[in-house]
Amino acid sequence: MADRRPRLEDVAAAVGVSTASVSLVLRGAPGPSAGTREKVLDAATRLGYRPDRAASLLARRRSRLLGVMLEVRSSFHAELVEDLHEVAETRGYDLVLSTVTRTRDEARAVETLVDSRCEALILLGPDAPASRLTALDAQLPVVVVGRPMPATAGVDVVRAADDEGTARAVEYLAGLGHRAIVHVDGGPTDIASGRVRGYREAMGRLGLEPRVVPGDQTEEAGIEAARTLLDGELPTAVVCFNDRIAIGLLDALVRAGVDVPGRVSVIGYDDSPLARLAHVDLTTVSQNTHEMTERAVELAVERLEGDRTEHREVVLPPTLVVRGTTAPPCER
Amino acid sequence: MADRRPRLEDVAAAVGVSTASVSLVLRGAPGPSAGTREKVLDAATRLGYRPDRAASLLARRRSRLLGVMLEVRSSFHAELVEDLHEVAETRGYDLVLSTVTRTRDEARAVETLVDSRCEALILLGPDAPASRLTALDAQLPVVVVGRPMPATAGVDVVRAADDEGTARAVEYLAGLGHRAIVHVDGGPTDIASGRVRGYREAMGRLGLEPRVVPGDQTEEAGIEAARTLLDGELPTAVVCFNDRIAIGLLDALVRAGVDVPGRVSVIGYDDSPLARLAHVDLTTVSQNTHEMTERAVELAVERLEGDRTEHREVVLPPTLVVRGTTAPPCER
DNA sequence: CAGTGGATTTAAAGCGCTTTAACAACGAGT
DNA sequence: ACTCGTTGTTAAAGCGCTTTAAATCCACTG
Repeated sequence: MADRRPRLEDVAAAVGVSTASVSLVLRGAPGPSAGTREKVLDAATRLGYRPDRAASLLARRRSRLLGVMLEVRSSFHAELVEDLHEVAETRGYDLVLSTVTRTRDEARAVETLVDSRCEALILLGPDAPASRLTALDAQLPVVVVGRPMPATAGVDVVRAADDEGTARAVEYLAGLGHRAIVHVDGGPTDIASGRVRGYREAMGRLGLEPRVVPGDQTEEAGIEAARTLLDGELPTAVVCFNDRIAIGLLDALVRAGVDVPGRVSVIGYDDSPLARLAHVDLTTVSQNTHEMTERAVELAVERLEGDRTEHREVVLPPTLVVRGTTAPPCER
Repeated sequence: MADRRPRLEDVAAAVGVSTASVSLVLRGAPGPSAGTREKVLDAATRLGYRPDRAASLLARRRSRLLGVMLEVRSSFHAELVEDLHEVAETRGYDLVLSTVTRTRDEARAVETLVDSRCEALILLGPDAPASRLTALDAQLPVVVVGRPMPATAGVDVVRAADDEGTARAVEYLAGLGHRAIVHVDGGPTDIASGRVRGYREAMGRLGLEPRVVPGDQTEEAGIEAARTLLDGELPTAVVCFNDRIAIGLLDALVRAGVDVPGRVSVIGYDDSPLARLAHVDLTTVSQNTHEMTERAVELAVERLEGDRTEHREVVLPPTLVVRGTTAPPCER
């Protein structure tokens, strides 16, 4: 095992300057002359010097750390984290990841982040009651991503316009000529109710008869919904609460010999990796993760560096991603 | 925003003892009397004291931190991380997560971990050349998870016995009465070649004629394989390199009107969330992630706390998870 | 040649915690 | 009464870096 990592002092000694100069050079701070810079940089690489994060974090005024709470199992969160890294970097911030798992609850995940000197938190789909988040926000800026929050919560929020997503789906289908368009619900959550609302409103605007089939957020709900639909008059199109439902539905329809999109068109929601699978090729609604992360970081940075103090909710319009499960209705 | 986090000093002052005592109490170290303990604990909660990780990390002799490098998009890694948290905790270690993304390569991810004072690294499916890992291991204990490494690499390895996995699958199918069992390959990787080997050996032992269909690791390869198989004499069973291939294959077969498992049995590999979907219900080979994480942490801890210095490779037997895509071959 | 001002460099004071040697207090033992 | 061993407590020295005020240097000025 290595003897000991070289410290700032070792580099300083090697060059014959003070640790202050080395620190300045290494961080690219103004001050040191070109000559010193070169010598220091040279010695640093020669010795294989790497700054100690703990020490620098402790000494630094600002940590420039953003804490991200996520559910490591969620592919949606994974996507967000990828983008967050990119966006944070351009702003000069670093990320600290803390995941919620079976044995590690949100409180724990958040604590770790706060204790790690994060300056602001970005919480991906938190479950905590609004009051807890409000309290947390008194300590440091909190940005909630992907979950609607009551305006009184007083935290920043970035989320997709759920109603618009289903509305776009309905409009697109109507544009293709569909009239019998069913919605499979996602159960009693804020998000699901937003999507149902968007569906109903769009149907209303188009003068179409809405029909909502109950469901939860799983593939089984999709299978169940298929059963229900096959039992009666089959609609020509189905807009699902999410991709998982759509996948279940799709599968059940195919097994029942129903041609998709020939006989029935299906639209999912989330643009999950599942939807992109070659053989699924699901038309779906994308939440535009990249812009979400951009705005989330922006909100955090504004509160950190700017003077904004009132809280803000950013609602992004979702995008319809047309793939292979939609087509004009068949002629009868 | 909060005035300032209370420090150890504040708690000490509130109780009227030294910061040393408070530190001792808070870490449950022996020394302080029951009376002091109580008073300190009381004041700490009253003030809402939370230790500063950076400071404690800096002062502490040992960080008791394990660095985990992962690909945040990988559901397999996600599963491992969940378990790692659990296992590490029982050993008294904490995890630091660092992910590889489009814009953040392995070197970068590892650097962050090392700079964060991690005592050992657990690398999930690293791509780096063995030589780089060997070099890293000279600095701190490195455990590679899920990737075979040349014995000379000198790092600890925990991986599944890939050949055994496919062998178990073949044996199970043969036990059901299948004789025409095909394998869909995963391309030119160490892992895939292990699986092919296991398949061939098992077929040989059973006196069956092996047939390997080329492929890569995607659903499309599965679809392609289905096409190939449908073109000729359909086998009664297919063992796929992974679940994704199996899913693609499954889908193509169903669309072609082939009954699974009535006409053809299909086995995947990985026991990914995909395989567990209700409508897929794929028989597959599980890598036993829980034991993998257990052994990975164990290896790291052994080298950290024990005296082991030679390097070790732990090869775990995979388990066949029988679900709904396998059945005895149909009578002709 | 002292004086001035800008460019560099550095001493030194932390950051908030851990750790260890030393100290205090108090019965017990002789 | 005096030494010892216990038990509890704390002073003080860091951990490795950042930051700022102050020192140093040097080329010019007048």
